[in-house]
Amino acid sequence: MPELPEVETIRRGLQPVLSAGTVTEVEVRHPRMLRRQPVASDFADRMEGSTIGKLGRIGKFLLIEVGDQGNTWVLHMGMSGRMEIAGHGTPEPVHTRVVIRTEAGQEVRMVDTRTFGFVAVYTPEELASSTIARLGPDAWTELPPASGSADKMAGRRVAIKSLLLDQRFLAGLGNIYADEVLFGAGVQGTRPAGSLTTPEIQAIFNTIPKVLAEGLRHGGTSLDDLAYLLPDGRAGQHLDYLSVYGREGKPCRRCGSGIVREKINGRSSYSCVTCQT
DNA sequence: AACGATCCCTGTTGGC
DNA sequence: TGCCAACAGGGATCGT
Repeated sequence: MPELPEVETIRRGLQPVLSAGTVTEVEVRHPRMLRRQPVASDFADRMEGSTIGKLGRIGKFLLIEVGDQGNTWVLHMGMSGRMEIAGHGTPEPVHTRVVIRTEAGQEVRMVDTRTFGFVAVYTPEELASSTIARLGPDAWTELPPASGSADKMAGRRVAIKSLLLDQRFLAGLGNIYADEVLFGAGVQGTRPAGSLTTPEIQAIFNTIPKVLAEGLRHGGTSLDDLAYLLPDGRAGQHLDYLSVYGREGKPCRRCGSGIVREKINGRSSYSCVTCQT
């Protein structure tokens, strides 16, 4: 499921194809993909004929400048979304939901089996009133110091893992990388956020950039179902390097004891009960 | 305000 | 073998 390293990998892959290009035609094959567009028909109107500017990202949201009205093309991959770059008219994967054609003869396809992803073009006003405006700092480019975050954690009873997944607290971590961060920091995800010591909070914030950098270095994590692929069709290689996620019963890479799986607020969570306290 | 539960979706998996 | 419930989960929304 695309998290920060996967979305950043997608951003980097799309950049050379989209940046400075002009959109000639868009096709939306599944209306659910436009459920966040204030007026669904506005999507094509705002995209077609527009020139693409910079490709940005906050957390798991791709934010792309489009047109000369200050509009933002928003893409979210949900849990099964991916982007594919191809030539016009080449065979499409099943579950192709949105197609963006450019003047240069390339097209970008959003493929999303479960349709948890979405696309939209927001005006500056719509963006300002959207959830994107309420996202926390980006975990990769705007990671705050541990001290300030410790203040926000004081008194909180929520499980630290749930807080790490809260995009208003910190934008970009998902279920895989939250587990990896907690393992790296030696903290159990079930711990109430307010119970963490200063060194534990420091360890978490020291670990976040390391975990994200490794994920990025490997082009992200493609699970066995290959729901996520790079825009050029390759699989991300980070699965082989995960410490805990998806490794139930396998030996901890650090101490050898079995990785345990449990639910935290409905999310599958993996940890080493020896290395994490 | 904080926090947990529920829902959306479909391909895969496991149990009987 | 065949069927079907359970499962996967990011984010919106609702209830407590």
